[in-house]
Amino acid sequence: MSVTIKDVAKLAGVGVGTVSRVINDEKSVIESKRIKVKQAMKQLKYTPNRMASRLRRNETRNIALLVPIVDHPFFAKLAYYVEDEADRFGYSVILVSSQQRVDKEREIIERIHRREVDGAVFVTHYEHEGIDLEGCPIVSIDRSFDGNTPYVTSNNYDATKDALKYMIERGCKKVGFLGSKPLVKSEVSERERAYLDVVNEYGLTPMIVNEVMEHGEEKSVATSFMEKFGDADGVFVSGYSLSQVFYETAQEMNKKIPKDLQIVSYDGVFRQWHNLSLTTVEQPVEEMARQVIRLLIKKIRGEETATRTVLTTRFVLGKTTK
Amino acid sequence: MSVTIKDVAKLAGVGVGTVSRVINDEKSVIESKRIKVKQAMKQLKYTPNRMASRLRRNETRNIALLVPIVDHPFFAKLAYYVEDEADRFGYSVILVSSQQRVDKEREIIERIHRREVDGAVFVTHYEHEGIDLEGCPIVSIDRSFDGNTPYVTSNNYDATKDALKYMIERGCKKVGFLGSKPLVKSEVSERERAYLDVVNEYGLTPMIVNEVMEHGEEKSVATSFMEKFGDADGVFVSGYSLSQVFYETAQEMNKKIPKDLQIVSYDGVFRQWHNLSLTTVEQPVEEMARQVIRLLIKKIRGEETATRTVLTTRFVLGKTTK
DNA sequence: CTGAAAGCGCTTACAG
DNA sequence: CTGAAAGCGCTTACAG
Repeated sequence: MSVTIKDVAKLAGVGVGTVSRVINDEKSVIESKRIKVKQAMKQLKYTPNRMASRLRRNETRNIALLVPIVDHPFFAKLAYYVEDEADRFGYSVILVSSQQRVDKEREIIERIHRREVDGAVFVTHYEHEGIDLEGCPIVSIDRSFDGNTPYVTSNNYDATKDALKYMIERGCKKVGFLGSKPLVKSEVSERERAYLDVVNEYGLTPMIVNEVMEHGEEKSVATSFMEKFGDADGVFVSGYSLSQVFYETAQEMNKKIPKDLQIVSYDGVFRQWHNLSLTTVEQPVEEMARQVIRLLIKKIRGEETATRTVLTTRFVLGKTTK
Repeated sequence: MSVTIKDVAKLAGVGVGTVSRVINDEKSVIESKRIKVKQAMKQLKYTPNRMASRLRRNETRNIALLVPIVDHPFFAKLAYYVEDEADRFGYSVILVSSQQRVDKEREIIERIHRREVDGAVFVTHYEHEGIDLEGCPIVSIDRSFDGNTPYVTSNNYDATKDALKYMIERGCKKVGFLGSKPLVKSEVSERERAYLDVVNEYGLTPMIVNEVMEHGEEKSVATSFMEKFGDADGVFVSGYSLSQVFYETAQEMNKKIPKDLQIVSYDGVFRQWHNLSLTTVEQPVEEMARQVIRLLIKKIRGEETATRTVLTTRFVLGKTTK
C-alpha cells in the first residue's frame, strides 16, 4: 500500500540496491543516477521504512532508560541529559519508570533479548538472582548492576567527608547522618562510611538513621531522626527528597536553621525548582548522564569500557549552614 | 546466529506457523503441539525478535512524547503518567525534549512516516507551515496542533475567573495578570480572557504583563511586572516557573505575602517538590496524561475521537492568599 | 559502479 | 487444526 524502495527503483529506472545506496549516502553511486533516484523519491513522497532496515541491520537505535520514577528532580534531569546525549549519537530513549515494580528490570532485559532496544541504562535498585546478562549492553549509576556492568558515580566518600568537616569547622558538635539505605551494594553507602570515619576521627557520637526506605516514607523517617536525635546541631542528609522533608520537619519543630541546626544535603541539584536553598553536595548530573550514554554506546558497539567512572561533585553553600 | 522460529519449529517437529501461533497465544493450536513448542522454546532459550514481527505487522508499539523540556515539574509529571498509561496499552514511550529546537516537531512527524513510532503526543508550542499530517496520529495538550488534532485541556477560563473572584473577595482591589503568551493559538489564552472579563465586570484597571517568553526569562519578566505594577495587591500568575520566580521577586522587594500581596498560580501541581505553598489552580496532570494517551491510541487504531477534551482543575489554598 | 537475488525473522491467507 | 509458501521493506555480498 505505501510506497517502497521498489517503486522508487522502478520510477528511477535503477535497481533497488542503488536506491538503498542513495538513501544511505554511499558515495559509490554515480551522480546522474543519484539525482534520478532523489527525484523519484521526492515525486513519490517516499520515506524509508525504518522497521525494515532495522530488521536487516539488526539494530534498533533505541535504548531504554529505567528510573525509579521520572517525576523526581534528579531523575528528570538525568532523563533530560540522557536523551540529549543519546540523540547526538543517533539513539532514541525509551523511558520506563519502574515505580515499585520489581520485575521491570527483568522486563527491560527481555526487551534487549527481543531486540526492542539495543541496550539500557539502569538507575533502579533492585536485586535479582540468576539474571542472564550475557551480551546485554547495560550500564548503571552508582552501582554495578551485577558486579560487571560499567557504572558512573560521584566521589561519595570524599565529598561527604569534606562536607562533614565543613560543618564541624562551622561549630557543629553533634552531627548526625540521615539517609536511606540502598537495597543493593552501592557507592551511595560510601556516604555513611565517610560519616563513620569522621565521627571516629573527631571522637563524636554517631547519630545515624539510615534504613531501607520507600518513596513516600520520607516524613516518618525524618521525624524518627528528630525523635531520636533532637539535640543534633548538624545533619548530613543523603538524598534530595529526604533533605527537603527533613528541612521542613525541623522547621515545624521550631529549629532555627542554621543557628541551632545546620543541614547539608547530598543531591541538591535543583535550586531552580524550589526556593529553599540548601547547602549541598551537588552531583554533576549532566556529566553523569553523558558519560553513562557514552559507556552504553561503547558496550553496544562491543568496545571495552571502564567499569567504574567517578565524577566530581561540587560543594555549594546555601542558607542551611553558618 | 541467534535462534529463530525456524529452529524452534524444527526441534518441536512442527511448522513455523504453529510456533508463531503459540507465541501469539492463538487458541487454535492443539495442546500437545503447544507443549512441544513451549519445551523447544525453553530448551533453545528462544526469544521472538520483535523487529521482525513489527515489520510484518506494520506497527512499532512505540509512541513519541515531545515536551519542551523534561526537566520541569509539569512535564516530568506528565511524562510519568504518559508512560504509565501507555504501558497499560502495551506501548512504549520515546521521550524527546524539543528544547529550543524548532524542527523537532517536524522530526517527530518524519519518524511517524518512517514507521519508527506509531504516533505522538505533542506538548510543544511552535508553529509550522505546510506540515503534512495526513494519517499521522498526533494528539496534543492545551491546543489543537493544526486545528484538527485532538487535544486535552483544562477549564482555563472558568478556573481563572473563579480564582480571581476569590482574590477579590479576599480584599484585592488591584489585581494583576502575569503570564507568558503562547506562541500559537492555545487554550492557555483563555486565562487572560477570563482576567479581562473579570476586570471589566468589577470595574478594575487592567494590569497585565503577558508577552512571549523563553525558558529562563522568568526573572526579568517578573521584575518588569513589579516595576510597572508595584502597587498591585493581588496577582494571578499563569505558569509554574513564573509563579515561583515571581514569588521570590516579590519577597526580595519586601512585599508581605499575603498581607500586602496575594498570589494565585495556575499550574502548581508540585507541592511536594518545593516547600513554598502557593495558592493554586491545580491542573489534573495525571488525568490529562491518561486521556491524551487514550485519544492517541484511538487515533492509531483509526477510531473516531473528540477534538477537544476539557478536564476540571482544582483550587487549592496555600499560604499566598488571605 | 550497479543489478539481481538472497535473506533478516517473523505473520498470515491458503489449502487441506 | 496446521504446514508450506509468500511477503513485510529493506541491505548486502556477489558477480559483472
